[in-house]
Amino acid sequence: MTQLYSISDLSKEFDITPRTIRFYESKGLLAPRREGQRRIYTSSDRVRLKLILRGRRLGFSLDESLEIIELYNPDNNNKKQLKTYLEKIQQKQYALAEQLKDIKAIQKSLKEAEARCIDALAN
Amino acid sequence: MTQLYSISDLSKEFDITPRTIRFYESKGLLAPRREGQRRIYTSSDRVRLKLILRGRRLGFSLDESLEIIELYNPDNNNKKQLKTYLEKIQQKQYALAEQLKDIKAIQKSLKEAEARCIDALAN
DNA sequence: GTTTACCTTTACGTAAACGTAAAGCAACAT
DNA sequence: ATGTTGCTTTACGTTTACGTAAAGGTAAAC
Repeated sequence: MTQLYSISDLSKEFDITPRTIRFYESKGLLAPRREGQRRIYTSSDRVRLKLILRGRRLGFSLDESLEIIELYNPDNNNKKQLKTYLEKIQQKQYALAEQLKDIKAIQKSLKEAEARCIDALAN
Repeated sequence: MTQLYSISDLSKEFDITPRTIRFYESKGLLAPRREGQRRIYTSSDRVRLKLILRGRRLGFSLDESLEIIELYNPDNNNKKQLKTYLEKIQQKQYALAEQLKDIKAIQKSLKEAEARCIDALAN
């Protein structure tokens, strides 16, 4: 009894157009089943879409998002590949740490600007 | 004795092309002095460029970056404007907090994937 | 004095991420 | 049977953020 979704279900839930979802499919980021012509999305597809949109919010390209998503499920069989995966994972972790620094720097500047604003308003 | 920079100074320092810097100028993000034809950048221009690139790393559009940069120096004279600025600053702070959540979520997933990788490699 | 280096403008080209219009199938509602 | 709703494909259009030639100015270097 796993949940299934139509394209408009998902487009409404995530406030994107069906076009966007189809575009992601055309780029290999999604691969829903078909029932006749219609696309049928599983809850696993839905999670994938969620992850893609999270990447989008962070300024990742679709390729980057795809790469990251694929890092979540390493193929535990191939030891050689596993090492490569591990390196990629750690590279991404480093990049994310940098991004975190950037955000915190902006937050700091905004806090200072906020304080100056409040101060000027109180005089 | 304040530092001055040529366009190639800055392009080398930040590893971007002169074209990129000129493009930012054409979009109103930079406004260097001229010495004849040549562009002369002050250290304040340099900081602005740094901020633009930080925004770029975070997936901000140039318009967004410009908006944020302008939030750093509120005009303390106009009380009415100050209130608007304050609201904008707080909106950005909220958005950044959300972005931070996104990053931490990815970090968590990557940590788990990393652990599974290490585990599989150790068996 | 002309190469060389560095800068300039103008302008067309391009990749990514969709938007949008056209034309049509398929099922259900009237 | 026919409109409405919701989906489909195809394909050209658009915005953002630059890339990339083309053609030339200027000034130091040889």
